[in-house]
Amino acid sequence: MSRARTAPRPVVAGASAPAEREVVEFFVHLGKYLSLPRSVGEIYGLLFATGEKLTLDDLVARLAMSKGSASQGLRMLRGAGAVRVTHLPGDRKDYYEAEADLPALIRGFLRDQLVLKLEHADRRLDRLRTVVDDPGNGAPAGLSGRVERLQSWQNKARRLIPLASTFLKL
Amino acid sequence: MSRARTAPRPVVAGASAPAEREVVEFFVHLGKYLSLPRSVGEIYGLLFATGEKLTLDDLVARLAMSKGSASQGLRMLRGAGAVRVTHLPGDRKDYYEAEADLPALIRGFLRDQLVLKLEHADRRLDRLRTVVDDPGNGAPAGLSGRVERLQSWQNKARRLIPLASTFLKL
DNA sequence: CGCGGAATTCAAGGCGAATTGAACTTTCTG
DNA sequence: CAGAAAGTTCAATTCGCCTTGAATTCCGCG
Repeated sequence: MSRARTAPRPVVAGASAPAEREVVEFFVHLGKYLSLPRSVGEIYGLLFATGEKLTLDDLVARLAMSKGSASQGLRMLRGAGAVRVTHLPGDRKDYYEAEADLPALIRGFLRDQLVLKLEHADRRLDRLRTVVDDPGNGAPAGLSGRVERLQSWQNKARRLIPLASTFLKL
Repeated sequence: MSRARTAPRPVVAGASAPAEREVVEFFVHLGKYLSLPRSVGEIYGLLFATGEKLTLDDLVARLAMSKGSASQGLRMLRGAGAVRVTHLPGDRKDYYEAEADLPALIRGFLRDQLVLKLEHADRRLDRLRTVVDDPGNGAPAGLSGRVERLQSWQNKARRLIPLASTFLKL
């Protein structure tokens, strides 16, 4: 019982409005497809749902997660440009709000994740060709050709990226 | 030490030619990006590397994995069209070979996985709108509009799929 | 039918990634 | 400069997915 306050202090994650909870879950699922940890989806979801600037402690309270998770999740979101930090005049808390320009967010993600992975795949493919083309490694007949085709498809995929970027920009 | 046999019975995964092992590892990594279990990458990798028709028991022996894993991995690969089953005349074992037409494979993956996920996302978004637009659910002001934008972006993403398909087809 | 080899199923266990929470660092304030 | 408030770090724990292997089902054949 104790004190009467304006907001009914949510004890459990999303004990707030159903709409809020729903949005949070939506982003959790979306994040799962990108293999992001649940906490990250929750944080972004809550920021997106409320549209307000919230502090780390707000997130901890309203999502019922640990400070550690919130801190790490926010770092990831900052890194991805999905979230903006602001400050209030006489207050040293960090205030976070969702970056509302989703296309920019998606482009950032594509750039950072996909291109990075393609570069990595490049190196692996080169290495693979070296090993396969070395006669001492017992590559079955025809394998060399198949690996080459692999490479040509990978190049096609790479050419697709900028195309996708511009398309999503609109 | 028992019996002398033609092939030196690999005790450990990929105890065969280095080239083979390398190809297997390559597909394991590739699979990781698509968050497929390691076993799936291994199976497809070995089939791709050898270019032969192999039975479940071959896979179990040469990759040192359990029958259960092999069975489930093969099911997944069959479902994705990444692998073809054939039969030999007087033999009731299933013989598997890698689907060599990678573009088809990629298209299949896009169709099965991505479209499926988009449909799922569709349903989720519809649900989300319903909840958010219900006045009883305490949606903050402006949320409805943000959710709408979410939907428009999702539509753009969907329009990107066929484009990607044709592009990869060449 | 019933036998036997081939494949699938699924409960239990293993393993790696995510989360927690307490210790720590930093920075402001009186 | 002491104290507190904000945030970060990281070792220990938890949790969920993947694998295992034994039991079960499936199927063709005598």
